[in-house]
Amino acid sequence: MSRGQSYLISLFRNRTRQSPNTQLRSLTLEPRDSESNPNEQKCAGGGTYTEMAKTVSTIMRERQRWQQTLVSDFPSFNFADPLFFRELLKSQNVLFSLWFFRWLCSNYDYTPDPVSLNLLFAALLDAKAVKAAKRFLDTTGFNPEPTFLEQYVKCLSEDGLVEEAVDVYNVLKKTGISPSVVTCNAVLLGCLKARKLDIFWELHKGMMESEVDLERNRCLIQALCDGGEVSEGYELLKQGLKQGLDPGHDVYAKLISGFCKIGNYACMSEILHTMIAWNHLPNIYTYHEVINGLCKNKKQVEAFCIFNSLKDKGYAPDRVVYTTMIHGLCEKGWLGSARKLWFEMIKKGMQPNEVTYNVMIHGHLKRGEFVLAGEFYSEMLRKGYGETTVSCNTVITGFCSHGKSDEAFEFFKKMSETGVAPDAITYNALILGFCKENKVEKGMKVYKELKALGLELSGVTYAALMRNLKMPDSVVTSSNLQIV
DNA sequence: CTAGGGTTAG
Repeated sequence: MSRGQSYLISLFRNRTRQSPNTQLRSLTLEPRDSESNPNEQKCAGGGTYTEMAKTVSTIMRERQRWQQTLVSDFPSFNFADPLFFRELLKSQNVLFSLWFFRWLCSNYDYTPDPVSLNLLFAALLDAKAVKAAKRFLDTTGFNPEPTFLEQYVKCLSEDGLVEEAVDVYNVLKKTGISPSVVTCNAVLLGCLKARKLDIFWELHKGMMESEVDLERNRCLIQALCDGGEVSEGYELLKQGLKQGLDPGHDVYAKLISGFCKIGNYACMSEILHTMIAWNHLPNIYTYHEVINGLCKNKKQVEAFCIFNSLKDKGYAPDRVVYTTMIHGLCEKGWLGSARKLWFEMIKKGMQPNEVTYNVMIHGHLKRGEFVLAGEFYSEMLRKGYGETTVSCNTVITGFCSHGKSDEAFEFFKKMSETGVAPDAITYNALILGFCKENKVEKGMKVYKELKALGLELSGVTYAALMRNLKMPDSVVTSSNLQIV
């Protein structure tokens, strides 16, 4: 159980015994029916409650020792009058009223009446002062009206205090009150934002009887996406759309992003079209995700089509989108198109950064274009982008994949001079590179360094190293070197 | 506060 437990237990215990408060009902539910409008009622001092409330709030704002002022200026006024407190609540910031309330509690033989308690609590919630509302409940120990508890659940959820929200929600249910759709959806949304999917589905189980409205539909789809059940989410989207429930841009975007991750191009594209049909233009982030997803699934042609169409549609692909597209083209070995984009982005005023440079260097090294790669590398340094583990790994793997493990090793040695830290990728690449050239001893030397640093061999490198060691003319054997 | 996205091994 979480915090606030004692309050909740007492709430649960007392709720059924409490008789409905008719006075409160008249104040909160039918204020206009009231024959005696408190605004016009005369209070003991002669003025109206409204005037008195204005006076008091001014004193509270302007006088440091307002308590003394009130007592001496209005010796006969009953500050504990609930009707006065109600007016005071309207006339100033709720936190001032809370201060006033605390003063009442500490200076008078004052037992707060349920009306004032409920109204103050509700005002705190209206002001989104959830923490203060929570403290208020804990210190007064009173049992708010269900309406306000529901509002409390909503505020707690919106404030990320999901556990508390769920506790109060469950108390409401146990006392026989079925929270409104709005409250239910608010808790569900709170769970989503707090990434508490287990609680989400637990709650949802208890809400199954209620109708799925737009907000519920949105929550469910997002929960399914977050839990990796994108296809199920898509089904819900389609069902909802049939009933005219359009979940809005972000939910489509989330589904697209989910399908990108699992490489389902068909669904991703369907949703892209659907959202446009429903008048939600995907933003550049969504398009970027689509382009990236397509490239990762080797659909560079489709990705490039979308990339090019973006410009016609008035989108401005930024540096990240360019970098992704350039990377996709490089992966296919289409260096010409990649370089065209490189210059295009510069022409548009976007400077390639260390990632863009790295993508380009990698692309060229992959094709064995060492000279061009070197030019990009030195230009990168000239532009002030320092060498990183990633950029060094790119060069090392580039050399190694073209039978230049000795050059890779020379480059590797320079890393310690420049202070760039090697990582598991660095070592694995070098070892694999040496293995491919049957340079077992060099491979073993690097292997020992990897081990000494507490890094691990990857499966592929391990296999390659073992193969090398078992070769008939190998000068070392696995038995005396304890690999694994 | 009004999100988030891109690079390195095999």
